[in-house]
Amino acid sequence: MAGSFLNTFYNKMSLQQTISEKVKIAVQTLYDNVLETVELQATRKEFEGDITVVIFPMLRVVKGNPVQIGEAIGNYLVDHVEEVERFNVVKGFLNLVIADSYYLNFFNEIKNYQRFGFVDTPKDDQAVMVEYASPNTNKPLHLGHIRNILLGFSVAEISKASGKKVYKTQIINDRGIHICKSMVAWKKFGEEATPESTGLKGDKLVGNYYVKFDQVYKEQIVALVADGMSEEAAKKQAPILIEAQEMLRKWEAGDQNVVALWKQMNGWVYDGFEQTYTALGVDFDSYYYESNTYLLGKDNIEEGLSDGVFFKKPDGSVWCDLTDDGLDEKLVLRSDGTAVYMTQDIGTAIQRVKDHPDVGGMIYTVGNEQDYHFKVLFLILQKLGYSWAKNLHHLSYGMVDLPSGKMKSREGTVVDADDLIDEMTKTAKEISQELGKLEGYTESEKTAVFNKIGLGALKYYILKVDPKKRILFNPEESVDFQGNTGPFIQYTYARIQAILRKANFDRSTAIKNIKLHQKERELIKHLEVFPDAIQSAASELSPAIIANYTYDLVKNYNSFFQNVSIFGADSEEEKQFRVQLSGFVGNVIKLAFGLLGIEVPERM
RNA sequence: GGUCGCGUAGCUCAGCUGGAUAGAGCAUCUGCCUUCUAAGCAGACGGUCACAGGUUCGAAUCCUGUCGCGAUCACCA
Repeated sequence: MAGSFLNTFYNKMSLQQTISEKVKIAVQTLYDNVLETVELQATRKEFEGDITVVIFPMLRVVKGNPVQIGEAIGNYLVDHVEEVERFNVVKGFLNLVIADSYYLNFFNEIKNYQRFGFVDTPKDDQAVMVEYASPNTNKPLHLGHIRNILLGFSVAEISKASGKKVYKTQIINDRGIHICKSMVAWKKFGEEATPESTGLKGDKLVGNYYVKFDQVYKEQIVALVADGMSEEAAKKQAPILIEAQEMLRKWEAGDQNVVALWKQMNGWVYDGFEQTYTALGVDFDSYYYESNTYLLGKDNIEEGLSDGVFFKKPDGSVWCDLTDDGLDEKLVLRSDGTAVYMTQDIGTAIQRVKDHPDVGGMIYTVGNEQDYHFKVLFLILQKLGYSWAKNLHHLSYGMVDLPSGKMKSREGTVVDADDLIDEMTKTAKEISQELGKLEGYTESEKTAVFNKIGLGALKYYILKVDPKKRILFNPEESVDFQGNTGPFIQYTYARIQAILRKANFDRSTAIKNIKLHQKERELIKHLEVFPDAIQSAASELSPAIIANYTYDLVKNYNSFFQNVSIFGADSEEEKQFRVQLSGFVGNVIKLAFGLLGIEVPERM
């Protein structure tokens, strides 16, 4: 199935290849010169034609007037390539008009593929592991996490569609001073509060005590300074901080009470996170916990040391010399023999491949403030000689900023993930009810639609921008429902479904003998490149490519929809064809949005 | 200061390995709901592609420098 699809796909591609070859032959026979490459591009819409041959680059080899050369090659192509119907030459551009029959045949082939553009049988047996989300367990998820989660999930789906086996994973930062702070505050001020007793989501509950800790900590600092202590000393000696540090020591020593509390509170957080993941429609194949991995890596450092990858300084600390690669020396083990962040990441990467022997590469979804860290990590893993180390990618993304600047949890300026999702759904509901197109739906069906639209707006808004760019998020007005938005695209899908419901006839017959409307040709041309969009999104780790592709497709379709009558077509065949084309566009919208993790409603 | 990223319309963003007159949406204005869902369509207005050089038939795109914004440069994670 997938194999036959690929053949179809590449047969399609061969029209461009055929033209390239024939242009070379034309130059050979007409001018007795050898052309290395032929530059083709899509014809701009203000000119007649479908494929354009750029003549300028040939002038290096062929002397003469570009227009005359274009005319000559054009005539040759009309005579020698069946699909080329006619041509025109504008300056150095040879515009070729491709026959309707080519587009009709192409459409008749692709419409049979439910998963058009997807490579369902992996191209190789190497899997790729995609890490995303990776939260701390001391506070709820916020807008920054949402960008991370949506990007990671989407890139995982895109990789799958491009023909890779994918494992989705995350590393949960469940240990360290931050969670101890929440634990201390809960013990002192929590009065045995639980998610059940308070009705709060577990992550919210724990997050509240993290905030509480910080409040008390600050108060204590102020008090100490008032007593004459320097601020610097006060920050280190505030009693509540000492308590948290003491708790961390106990945790590391395996103190039963502390570990029990830690497990309980982390359990609450995981339940809360899970609810948010479900709401966002994302999932994971495996989970790594830092409490299990934070001691990994030391053995690998030892090995690297004996292999000469690392070196030891007189004080006993271990380093990696990356100066030959234009970077600095990097510490991989402290002088007291304990691990640093890098140690752990080296160990975890190696552990993951042990756990999943088919993994041949990894994608880390982490903010761009860690660009340097990952550059170093990947380089070290390569030096350690792991075959998969050359296939490591940092899916680096820009921060999400608010009009007021950076999100700061301490100042309460974070945009909470759950609140945001609720807000989006609420807005979708308001707009929907105003338009009143969901009559006949039950309340729960309506709620499901509002959810799809609200989330669609949010997800599309975040995914449509290039990952590496910063996003400025204005909670009041950022996420729109008109224009280049998720709901706009969902709306087009819903309208297409209405057409399909109305056209309850057999739509499988091949249409061969109609004249194509210009809008129809444009649509088919656009559909042609969907498989390319998937491949390019996969190789560039950019869901934005899929989002922008889909938007263009929908713009094209809407223009068609508004200007070409579907049921009022001149002939039965045309009507059939237009319904089929609409249906296929709907199918591609659904597939593309699936790659972004966005659902499409049947009605809205 | 070193390194990395970004800078395109009033705002938010596209623009593929260099190609024709730089494209969308929002906002503002003009038309189009008795006909397949108007969350739509058609159109108007809006640009020194940060700036200056360079490469060439041709640069928003590639190179160098300058400026602006952000990140990073811990025996923190």
